[in-house]
Amino acid sequence: MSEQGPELEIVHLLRKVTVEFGLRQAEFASLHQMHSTDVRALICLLDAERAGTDATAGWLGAQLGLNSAGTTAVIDRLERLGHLTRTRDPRDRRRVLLAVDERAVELGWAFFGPLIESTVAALRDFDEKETAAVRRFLYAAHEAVTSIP
Amino acid sequence: MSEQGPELEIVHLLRKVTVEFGLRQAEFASLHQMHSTDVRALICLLDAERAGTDATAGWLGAQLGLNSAGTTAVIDRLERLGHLTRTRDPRDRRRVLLAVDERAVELGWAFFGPLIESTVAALRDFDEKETAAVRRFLYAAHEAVTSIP
DNA sequence: CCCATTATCTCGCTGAGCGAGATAATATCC
DNA sequence: GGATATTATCTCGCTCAGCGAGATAATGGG
Repeated sequence: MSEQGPELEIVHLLRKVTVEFGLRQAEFASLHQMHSTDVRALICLLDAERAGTDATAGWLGAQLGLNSAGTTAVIDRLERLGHLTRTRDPRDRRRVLLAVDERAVELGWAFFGPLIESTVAALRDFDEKETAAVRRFLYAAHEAVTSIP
Repeated sequence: MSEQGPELEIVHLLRKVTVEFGLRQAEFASLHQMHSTDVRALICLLDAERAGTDATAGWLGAQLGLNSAGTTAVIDRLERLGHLTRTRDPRDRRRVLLAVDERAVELGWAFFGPLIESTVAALRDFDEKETAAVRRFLYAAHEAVTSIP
Protein backbone atom coordinates (compact mmCIF):
# COMPACT_ATOMS: atom_id res chain seq x y z
CA MET A 1 0.00 0.00 0.00
CA SER A 2 2.37 2.72 -1.20
CA GLU A 3 4.05 4.28 -4.23
CA GLN A 4 1.42 3.87 -6.88
CA GLY A 5 1.55 5.82 -10.13
CA PRO A 6 1.89 9.59 -10.30
CA GLU A 7 -1.83 9.89 -11.09
CA LEU A 8 -2.78 8.46 -7.72
CA GLU A 9 -0.35 10.80 -6.08
CA ILE A 10 -2.26 13.70 -7.62
CA VAL A 11 -5.56 12.34 -6.33
CA HIS A 12 -4.07 12.05 -2.86
CA LEU A 13 -2.83 15.59 -3.13
CA LEU A 14 -6.31 16.76 -4.09
CA ARG A 15 -7.79 14.90 -1.15
CA LYS A 16 -5.27 16.44 1.21
CA VAL A 17 -6.27 19.87 -0.01
CA THR A 18 -9.93 19.09 0.67
CA VAL A 19 -9.14 17.79 4.15
CA GLU A 20 -7.04 20.83 5.07
CA PHE A 21 -9.62 23.17 3.63
CA GLY A 22 -12.19 21.53 5.86
CA LEU A 23 -10.01 22.27 8.87
CA ARG A 24 -9.61 25.94 7.87
CA GLN A 25 -13.38 26.14 7.55
CA ALA A 26 -13.74 24.75 11.06
CA GLU A 27 -11.24 27.32 12.36
CA PHE A 28 -13.11 30.15 10.70
CA ALA A 29 -16.32 28.78 12.17
CA SER A 30 -15.20 28.66 15.78
CA LEU A 31 -13.46 32.02 15.36
CA HIS A 32 -16.88 33.54 14.71
CA GLN A 33 -19.03 31.52 17.07
CA MET A 34 -20.27 29.30 14.27
CA HIS A 35 -20.12 25.63 13.31
CA SER A 36 -18.78 24.05 10.15
CA THR A 37 -22.28 23.57 8.85
CA ASP A 38 -23.05 27.27 9.22
CA VAL A 39 -19.97 28.17 7.17
CA ARG A 40 -20.88 25.64 4.52
CA ALA A 41 -24.35 27.15 4.46
CA LEU A 42 -22.95 30.63 3.86
CA ILE A 43 -20.77 29.29 1.05
CA CYS A 44 -23.77 27.65 -0.60
CA LEU A 45 -25.80 30.82 -0.31
CA LEU A 46 -23.03 32.92 -1.85
CA ASP A 47 -22.71 30.42 -4.68
CA ALA A 48 -26.45 30.69 -5.29
CA GLU A 49 -26.22 34.47 -5.26
CA ARG A 50 -23.35 34.38 -7.74
CA ALA A 51 -25.34 32.03 -9.98
CA GLY A 52 -28.43 34.22 -9.67
CA THR A 53 -30.51 31.39 -8.17
CA ASP A 54 -33.15 31.91 -5.47
CA ALA A 55 -31.89 30.43 -2.23
CA THR A 56 -34.76 29.02 -0.19
CA ALA A 57 -34.63 27.18 3.11
CA GLY A 58 -35.48 23.86 1.49
CA TRP A 59 -32.87 24.30 -1.23
CA LEU A 60 -30.24 25.05 1.39
CA GLY A 61 -31.17 21.98 3.39
CA ALA A 62 -30.77 19.84 0.28
CA GLN A 63 -27.33 21.34 -0.41
CA LEU A 64 -26.21 20.61 3.12
CA GLY A 65 -27.82 17.21 3.38
CA LEU A 66 -29.92 18.25 6.39
CA ASN A 67 -33.57 17.56 7.08
CA SER A 68 -36.02 20.42 7.52
CA ALA A 69 -35.61 20.63 11.27
CA GLY A 70 -31.85 20.88 11.03
CA THR A 71 -32.12 23.41 8.24
CA THR A 72 -34.37 25.65 10.29
CA ALA A 73 -31.83 25.45 13.09
CA VAL A 74 -28.93 26.49 10.83
CA ILE A 75 -30.91 29.44 9.50
CA ASP A 76 -31.95 30.44 13.02
CA ARG A 77 -28.32 30.45 14.13
CA LEU A 78 -27.11 32.47 11.16
CA GLU A 79 -30.00 34.91 11.50
CA ARG A 80 -29.29 35.34 15.20
CA LEU A 81 -25.67 36.19 14.36
CA GLY A 82 -26.87 38.71 11.79
CA HIS A 83 -25.19 36.93 8.88
CA LEU A 84 -28.45 36.23 7.11
CA THR A 85 -31.91 37.64 6.44
CA ARG A 86 -35.13 35.65 6.05
CA THR A 87 -37.73 37.02 3.63
CA ARG A 88 -40.98 35.36 2.70
CA ASP A 89 -41.13 34.97 -1.06
CA PRO A 90 -43.95 37.27 -2.27
CA ARG A 91 -44.56 35.02 -5.29
CA ASP A 92 -45.00 31.87 -3.20
CA ARG A 93 -45.52 32.78 0.40
CA ARG A 94 -44.75 29.29 1.66
CA ARG A 95 -41.13 29.79 0.67
CA VAL A 96 -38.48 31.62 2.66
CA LEU A 97 -35.77 33.41 0.71
CA LEU A 98 -32.35 33.75 2.27
CA ALA A 99 -29.93 36.63 1.74
CA VAL A 100 -26.38 36.78 3.11
CA ASP A 101 -25.48 39.96 4.95
CA GLU A 102 -22.66 42.05 3.50
CA ARG A 103 -20.72 41.90 6.76
CA ALA A 104 -20.60 38.11 6.67
CA VAL A 105 -19.00 38.34 3.24
CA GLU A 106 -16.37 40.71 4.62
CA LEU A 107 -15.54 38.36 7.50
CA GLY A 108 -15.13 35.52 5.03
CA TRP A 109 -12.90 37.53 2.77
CA ALA A 110 -10.73 38.65 5.67
CA PHE A 111 -10.09 35.02 6.58
CA PHE A 112 -10.05 33.21 3.25
CA GLY A 113 -8.83 36.14 1.15
CA PRO A 114 -5.09 35.55 1.72
CA LEU A 115 -5.55 31.84 1.07
CA ILE A 116 -7.37 32.55 -2.19
CA GLU A 117 -4.92 35.27 -3.20
CA SER A 118 -2.04 32.95 -2.62
CA THR A 119 -3.56 30.22 -4.76
CA VAL A 120 -4.44 32.67 -7.49
CA ALA A 121 -0.92 34.05 -7.34
CA ALA A 122 0.50 30.59 -8.00
CA LEU A 123 -1.58 30.42 -11.16
CA ARG A 124 -0.02 33.62 -12.49
CA ASP A 125 3.17 31.70 -13.28
CA PHE A 126 1.19 29.26 -15.41
CA ASP A 127 0.99 29.65 -19.15
CA GLU A 128 -2.21 29.22 -21.13
CA LYS A 129 -1.86 25.48 -21.63
CA GLU A 130 -1.07 24.82 -18.00
CA THR A 131 -4.02 26.83 -16.71
CA ALA A 132 -6.27 24.99 -19.11
CA ALA A 133 -4.92 21.67 -17.82
CA VAL A 134 -5.68 22.60 -14.22
CA ARG A 135 -9.19 23.66 -15.13
CA ARG A 136 -9.75 20.51 -17.11
CA PHE A 137 -8.54 18.35 -14.25
CA LEU A 138 -10.69 20.07 -11.65
CA TYR A 139 -13.66 19.85 -13.95
CA ALA A 140 -13.11 16.11 -14.34
CA ALA A 141 -12.71 15.70 -10.58
CA HIS A 142 -15.92 17.62 -10.03
CA GLU A 143 -17.72 15.37 -12.47
CA ALA A 144 -16.32 12.28 -10.79
CA VAL A 145 -17.34 13.45 -7.35
CA THR A 146 -20.85 14.63 -8.24
CA SER A 147 -21.95 11.69 -10.37
CA ILE A 148 -22.29 8.81 -7.95
CA PRO A 149 -25.95 8.00 -8.69
CA MET B 1 -19.56 40.14 -7.02
CA SER B 2 -19.31 38.03 -10.18
CA GLU B 3 -17.18 37.24 -13.23
CA GLN B 4 -13.72 37.78 -11.93
CA GLY B 5 -10.66 36.45 -13.73
CA PRO B 6 -10.22 32.87 -14.85
CA GLU B 7 -7.91 32.26 -11.89
CA LEU B 8 -10.72 32.86 -9.44
CA GLU B 9 -12.94 30.57 -11.44
CA ILE B 10 -10.39 27.83 -10.88
CA VAL B 11 -10.37 28.48 -7.15
CA HIS B 12 -14.15 28.27 -7.08
CA LEU B 13 -13.96 25.02 -8.98
CA LEU B 14 -11.51 23.65 -6.45
CA ARG B 15 -13.78 24.72 -3.62
CA LYS B 16 -16.76 23.05 -5.27
CA VAL B 17 -14.81 19.83 -5.50
CA THR B 18 -14.00 20.01 -1.79
CA VAL B 19 -17.64 20.69 -0.91
CA GLU B 20 -18.94 17.81 -3.02
CA PHE B 21 -16.28 15.50 -1.72
CA GLY B 22 -17.43 16.36 1.80
CA LEU B 23 -20.96 15.33 0.87
CA ARG B 24 -19.77 12.01 -0.57
CA GLN B 25 -17.86 11.39 2.64
CA ALA B 26 -21.04 12.02 4.63
CA GLU B 27 -22.93 9.58 2.41
CA PHE B 28 -20.29 6.92 2.90
CA ALA B 29 -20.42 7.59 6.62
CA SER B 30 -24.15 7.14 7.08
CA LEU B 31 -24.07 4.17 4.72
CA HIS B 32 -21.84 2.39 7.24
CA GLN B 33 -23.29 3.64 10.51
CA MET B 34 -20.52 6.20 10.92
CA HIS B 35 -20.20 9.97 11.13
CA SER B 36 -18.16 12.28 8.92
CA THR B 37 -15.53 12.59 11.60
CA ASP B 38 -15.07 8.83 11.73
CA VAL B 39 -14.46 8.71 8.00
CA ARG B 40 -12.01 11.58 8.19
CA ALA B 41 -10.27 9.72 10.99
CA LEU B 42 -9.89 6.60 8.84
CA ILE B 43 -8.50 8.72 6.01
CA CYS B 44 -5.94 10.29 8.32
CA LEU B 45 -4.92 6.89 9.66
CA LEU B 46 -4.47 5.47 6.18
CA ASP B 47 -2.39 8.50 5.22
CA ALA B 48 -0.20 7.91 8.25
CA GLU B 49 0.16 4.25 7.37
CA ARG B 50 1.12 5.13 3.80
CA ALA B 51 3.66 7.64 5.09
CA GLY B 52 5.01 5.11 7.57
CA THR B 53 4.21 7.32 10.57
CA ASP B 54 3.01 6.00 13.90
CA ALA B 55 -0.62 6.95 14.36
CA THR B 56 -1.36 7.59 18.02
CA ALA B 57 -4.61 8.75 19.58
CA GLY B 58 -3.23 12.20 20.31
CA TRP B 59 -1.87 12.61 16.80
CA LEU B 60 -5.25 11.67 15.36
CA GLY B 61 -7.03 14.17 17.57
CA ALA B 62 -4.69 16.90 16.37
CA GLN B 63 -5.38 15.99 12.74
CA LEU B 64 -9.12 16.14 13.31
CA GLY B 65 -9.08 19.22 15.51
CA LEU B 66 -10.71 17.36 18.40
CA ASN B 67 -9.84 17.43 22.07
CA SER B 68 -8.81 14.30 23.89
CA ALA B 69 -12.32 13.40 25.01
CA GLY B 70 -13.70 13.65 21.52
CA THR B 71 -10.75 11.71 20.15
CA THR B 72 -11.34 8.85 22.57
CA ALA B 73 -14.97 8.80 21.48
CA VAL B 74 -14.06 8.57 17.77
CA ILE B 75 -11.65 5.74 18.45
CA ASP B 76 -14.22 3.96 20.62
CA ARG B 77 -16.78 4.15 17.82
CA LEU B 78 -14.38 2.90 15.17
CA GLU B 79 -13.13 0.12 17.43
CA ARG B 80 -16.70 -0.94 18.23
CA LEU B 81 -17.40 -1.17 14.48
CA GLY B 82 -14.27 -3.25 14.03
CA HIS B 83 -12.61 -0.77 11.70
CA LEU B 84 -9.72 -0.14 14.02
CA THR B 85 -7.44 -1.77 16.57
CA ARG B 86 -5.95 -0.14 19.64
CA THR B 87 -2.49 -1.30 20.73
CA ARG B 88 -0.45 0.14 23.56
CA ASP B 89 2.94 1.24 22.22
CA PRO B 90 5.53 -1.10 23.83
CA ARG B 91 8.20 1.62 23.58
CA ASP B 92 6.12 4.23 25.40
CA ARG B 93 3.27 2.59 27.17
CA ARG B 94 1.36 5.84 27.64
CA ARG B 95 0.73 5.93 23.91
CA VAL B 96 -1.96 4.06 22.00
CA LEU B 97 -1.16 3.01 18.45
CA LEU B 98 -4.02 2.78 15.98
CA ALA B 99 -4.23 0.37 13.07
CA VAL B 100 -6.98 0.36 10.44
CA ASP B 101 -8.60 -2.99 9.78
CA GLU B 102 -8.28 -4.42 6.29
CA ARG B 103 -12.04 -4.67 5.90
CA ALA B 104 -12.47 -0.94 6.46
CA VAL B 105 -10.04 -0.32 3.61
CA GLU B 106 -12.11 -2.57 1.38
CA LEU B 107 -15.33 -0.74 2.22
CA GLY B 108 -13.67 2.55 1.41
CA TRP B 109 -12.32 1.31 -1.85
CA ALA B 110 -15.71 -0.08 -2.87
CA PHE B 111 -17.25 3.36 -2.41
CA PHE B 112 -14.49 5.76 -3.41
CA GLY B 113 -12.74 3.47 -5.88
CA PRO B 114 -14.86 4.38 -8.92
CA LEU B 115 -14.55 8.04 -8.05
CA ILE B 116 -10.77 7.79 -7.82
CA GLU B 117 -10.54 5.63 -10.94
CA SER B 118 -12.55 8.15 -12.88
CA THR B 119 -10.32 11.02 -11.81
CA VAL B 120 -7.18 9.04 -12.56
CA ALA B 121 -8.62 8.11 -15.94
CA ALA B 122 -9.04 11.78 -16.79
CA LEU B 123 -5.35 12.30 -16.13
CA ARG B 124 -4.40 9.64 -18.67
CA ASP B 125 -5.23 12.08 -21.46
CA PHE B 126 -2.79 14.62 -20.04
CA ASP B 127 0.73 14.93 -21.38
CA GLU B 128 3.79 15.31 -19.18
CA LYS B 129 3.63 19.10 -18.96
CA GLU B 130 -0.08 19.14 -18.14
CA THR B 131 0.24 16.56 -15.39
CA ALA B 132 3.09 18.55 -13.92
CA ALA B 133 0.96 21.69 -14.01
CA VAL B 134 -1.85 20.01 -12.11
CA ARG B 135 0.56 18.67 -9.52
CA ARG B 136 2.19 22.07 -9.17
CA PHE B 137 -1.18 23.78 -8.73
CA LEU B 138 -2.41 21.33 -6.11
CA TYR B 139 0.87 21.62 -4.29
CA ALA B 140 0.52 25.41 -4.23
CA ALA B 141 -3.08 25.13 -3.05
CA HIS B 142 -2.01 22.74 -0.31
CA GLU B 143 0.68 25.19 0.79
CA ALA B 144 -1.82 28.06 0.78
CA VAL B 145 -4.34 26.11 2.80
CA THR B 146 -1.93 24.70 5.38
CA SER B 147 0.13 27.80 6.11
CA ILE B 148 -2.26 30.07 7.96
CA PRO B 149 -0.16 30.35 11.14
C1' DC C 1 12.81 8.68 44.46
C1' DC C 2 9.95 12.77 43.87
C1' DC C 3 7.92 15.88 40.71
C1' DA C 4 6.85 17.84 36.31
C1' DT C 5 5.31 16.39 31.91
C1' DT C 6 2.88 13.71 28.52
C1' DA C 7 -0.80 10.51 26.74
C1' DT C 8 -5.12 8.79 27.28
C1' DC C 9 -9.45 8.08 29.41
C1' DT C 10 -13.88 9.20 32.39
C1' DC C 11 -17.68 12.11 33.68
C1' DG C 12 -21.21 15.48 33.07
C1' DC C 13 -23.02 18.81 30.06
C1' DT C 14 -24.32 21.62 25.80
C1' DG C 15 -26.22 21.80 21.55
C1' DA C 16 -26.38 19.98 16.35
C1' DG C 17 -29.28 17.31 13.80
C1' DC C 18 -33.01 13.70 13.50
C1' DG C 19 -38.03 11.85 13.31
C1' DA C 20 -42.65 12.95 13.78
C1' DG C 21 -46.00 15.88 13.32
C1' DA C 22 -48.12 20.77 13.24
C1' DT C 23 -49.09 24.83 10.40
C1' DA C 24 -49.81 27.54 6.48
C1' DA C 25 -49.74 28.62 1.58
C1' DT C 26 -50.49 26.85 -3.04
C1' DA C 27 -52.20 23.65 -6.72
C1' DT C 28 -55.74 20.37 -8.35
C1' DC C 29 -60.10 18.35 -9.13
C1' DC C 30 -65.05 18.07 -9.18
C1' DG D 1 -65.72 27.89 -5.32
C1' DG D 2 -64.91 24.78 -1.75
C1' DA D 3 -62.88 20.10 -0.41
C1' DT D 4 -58.48 17.85 -0.89
C1' DA D 5 -53.74 16.89 -1.95
C1' DT D 6 -49.23 18.76 -2.10
C1' DT D 7 -45.38 21.65 -0.83
C1' DA D 8 -42.48 24.60 2.33
C1' DT D 9 -41.30 25.62 6.70
C1' DC D 10 -41.40 25.35 11.55
C1' DT D 11 -41.98 23.12 16.51
C1' DC D 12 -41.18 19.57 19.87
C1' DG D 13 -38.67 15.97 22.08
C1' DC D 14 -34.83 13.07 21.75
C1' DT D 15 -30.08 11.09 20.79
C1' DC D 16 -25.44 11.39 20.61
C1' DA D 17 -20.94 14.09 18.98
C1' DG D 18 -17.74 16.89 21.03
C1' DC D 19 -16.29 20.05 24.92
C1' DG D 20 -14.21 21.30 29.63
C1' DA D 21 -12.46 19.59 33.71
C1' DG D 22 -10.20 16.47 35.97
C1' DA D 23 -8.60 11.50 36.91
C1' DT D 24 -5.13 7.94 35.85
C1' DA D 25 -0.97 6.09 34.35
C1' DA D 26 3.55 6.02 32.16
C1' DT D 27 7.92 8.55 31.32
C1' DG D 28 12.02 11.51 32.16
C1' DG D 29 14.87 14.78 34.56
C1' DG D 30 17.03 16.50 38.80
